[in-house]
Amino acid sequence: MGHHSDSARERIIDAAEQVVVDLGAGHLTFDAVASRAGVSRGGLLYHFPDKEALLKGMLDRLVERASEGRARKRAELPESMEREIVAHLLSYLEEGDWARRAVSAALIASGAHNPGLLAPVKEKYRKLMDEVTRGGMRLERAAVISLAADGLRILEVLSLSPFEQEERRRIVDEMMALAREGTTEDG
Amino acid sequence: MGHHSDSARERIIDAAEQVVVDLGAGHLTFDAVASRAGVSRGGLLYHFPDKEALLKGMLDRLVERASEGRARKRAELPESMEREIVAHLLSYLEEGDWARRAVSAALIASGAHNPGLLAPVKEKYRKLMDEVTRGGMRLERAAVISLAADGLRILEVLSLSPFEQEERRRIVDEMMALAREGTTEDG
DNA sequence: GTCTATATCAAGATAGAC
DNA sequence: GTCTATCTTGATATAGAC
Repeated sequence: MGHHSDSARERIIDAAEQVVVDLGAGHLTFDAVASRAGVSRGGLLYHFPDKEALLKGMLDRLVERASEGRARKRAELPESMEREIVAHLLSYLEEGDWARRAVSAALIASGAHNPGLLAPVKEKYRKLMDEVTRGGMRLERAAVISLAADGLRILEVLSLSPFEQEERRRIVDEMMALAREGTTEDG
Repeated sequence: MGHHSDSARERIIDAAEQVVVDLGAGHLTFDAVASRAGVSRGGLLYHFPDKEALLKGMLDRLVERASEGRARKRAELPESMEREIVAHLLSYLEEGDWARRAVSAALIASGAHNPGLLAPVKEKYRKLMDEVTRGGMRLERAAVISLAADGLRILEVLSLSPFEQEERRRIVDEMMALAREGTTEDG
């Protein structure tokens, strides 16, 4: 937040992401992070007193960037009732972006061990539903589409998706179609 | 498979599930499992030489039981084109069943650390899609519904679902409606 | 704000007796 | 097939110097 040590924090989080991408979620250790960030373990622990703090730092930045990505997509889209959820789908399911995926996997894994770490995400999710339904889409429809996007992303993050590129394209198109349909028909 | 030590294996897997339910995925240790199973660490290690083997045992049983649960639901349903996916939704999203959820969380977490552990699930998923589309449903539609179920389940497993009971009911109903619609209309 | 050094601890894995 | 005992490792966390 404009604090003078933000850049050190950022560098450390960059390094942590790098570690996760290169070595996997299971090798996210202070040692590995510190050496990549160009600081010692002690230096690292000044900024992030324990591992939970580091994970929280990673999560916060991920969430923040997700918001930014969505806002960017929204700005590119014409006004429509389904604009918000389409923007979400486009940014959330964007291909490439391997770093963010690996980091997601690491955070999901940590979340299973560390209940409470992911808690803020629950609140974010509720807000997403609010924004998406504001355009007139029924909650049920918005939820199904959004949950499908989550399912796809998590499967991909865990390398479990059985869908080929072309199938995936069609599946994402189906989500978009359901979004459009969900704002015009009434249930 | 009918081997005389199956019961010991089963007891150990029961114990492992218990540990995950009671203490959380992060406390799934040989010590905790052994003591609950009423064997020593050595005894446990005879059946499961390392942790990966234990996790694989847990996963295999979970997958097997999921198949059985789906078959049971299918048998209760009348013939229809969407029978397979409805059976899947009913058994997969069944409420209660906390043990299976906690175990899922543990396995997801382990999967992020241990690539390859969850690999068999990918194959299972492809087979599910085959069975579900055999009734005449388009792959895109089947995938969206199924992915939404995965998304919901994973959110719940990680305690991230923002939906109240009533909302959840309506969301699951929406999935069912999309399943019926997906077998009658053509896209 | 960053460093070195070290304490502490728990877990996975091994060896070999019974 | 099951046990005890032990080894090894690697990670978190602390204390205190610079």
